[in-house]
Amino acid sequence: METVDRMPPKAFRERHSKSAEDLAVVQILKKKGIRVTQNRVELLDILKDARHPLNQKDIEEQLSATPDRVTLYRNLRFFVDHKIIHKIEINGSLTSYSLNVSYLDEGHTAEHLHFYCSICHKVTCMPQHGIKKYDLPEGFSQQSSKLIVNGICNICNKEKIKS
Amino acid sequence: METVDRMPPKAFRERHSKSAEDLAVVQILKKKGIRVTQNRVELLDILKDARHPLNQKDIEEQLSATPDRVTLYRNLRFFVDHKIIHKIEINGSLTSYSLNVSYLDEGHTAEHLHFYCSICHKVTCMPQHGIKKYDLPEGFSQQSSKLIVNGICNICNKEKIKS
DNA sequence: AAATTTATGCAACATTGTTGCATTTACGGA
DNA sequence: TCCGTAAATGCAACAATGTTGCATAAATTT
Repeated sequence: METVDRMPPKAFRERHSKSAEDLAVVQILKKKGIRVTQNRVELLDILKDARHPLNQKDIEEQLSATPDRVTLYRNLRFFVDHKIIHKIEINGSLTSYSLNVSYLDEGHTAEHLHFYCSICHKVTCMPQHGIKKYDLPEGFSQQSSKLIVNGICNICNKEKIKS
Repeated sequence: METVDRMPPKAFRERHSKSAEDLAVVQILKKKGIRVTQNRVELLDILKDARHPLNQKDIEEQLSATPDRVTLYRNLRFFVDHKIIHKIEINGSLTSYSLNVSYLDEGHTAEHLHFYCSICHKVTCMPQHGIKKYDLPEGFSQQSSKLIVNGICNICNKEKIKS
């Protein structure tokens, strides 16, 4: 039997009932009637502490023990469905996820501009730019929208000036 | 040897020097110094006559003889690089292509809103809604943008009223 | 018509994501 | 605290979309 680099179930049970660190995340799950599992707590913790939306690879790198890819995808989709995180599809092969700011109450995070840096490939949420209703041609109705601005972020622009 | 449902090379050579139908498309290619091949002419003809951007499947369905998937992808990318068509990535698994309105001169088609119908899955270009420069935080610079509005198109809304 | 350059087809591979099914875990109640 | 049940996980396999290397075929140049 291999040694798994992860807490055993019993220790985990103690942890998520005692540690203050994860309390917020555990509360979100319990409040929504979602089962509290190691994978989910770890995943939400990572997203909670992230300053930028993360993609599947970013998340895997931060996990103490990588669960099956399938499980990760399933939990990401699950959280999106439960409005705890939101999904940002930048292009065909880059999908990021971010904790909803309003996860504590039931409200959805309003749609907003996402900035994608073509140098560091980081995504930045810009909620100050909400997405409006557009005046569409007769007969078209707007349900949801996506606005992605591609460019160079503040940090990468600073780097460029230096060199 | 199998019978291929496509014109043989010689007939093709005659065709693209005599037929008026494809002339415009052949002119675009020649003007840009791009080799005129059956695959390319057929592909551009399909995109030229399309009322909506088409995805790879749409295109394959309309081709008289489906070329290798690789060739299709290569030619699509090639045309995008040469600014003859533009690419619209709606989500992770739906990429469409559309002939640029301004393909006859060198100008690029300005960035514009794309509408995606969640019922019929058709994409509609809405050049009347150009994409502006956004007022981004200090240090961020905008290079390109993408605005996708998801909803129900005029035709599908009409269908809904009927039923 | 031959030489040269480019496009194509084929096989193989990469990435992202999904499905079915057996096993394990979480959690409410005895 | 243990037990039963429903849900989560891991594994294997598959699907969709797109890419790369290389040999062959076709398009242009001379």
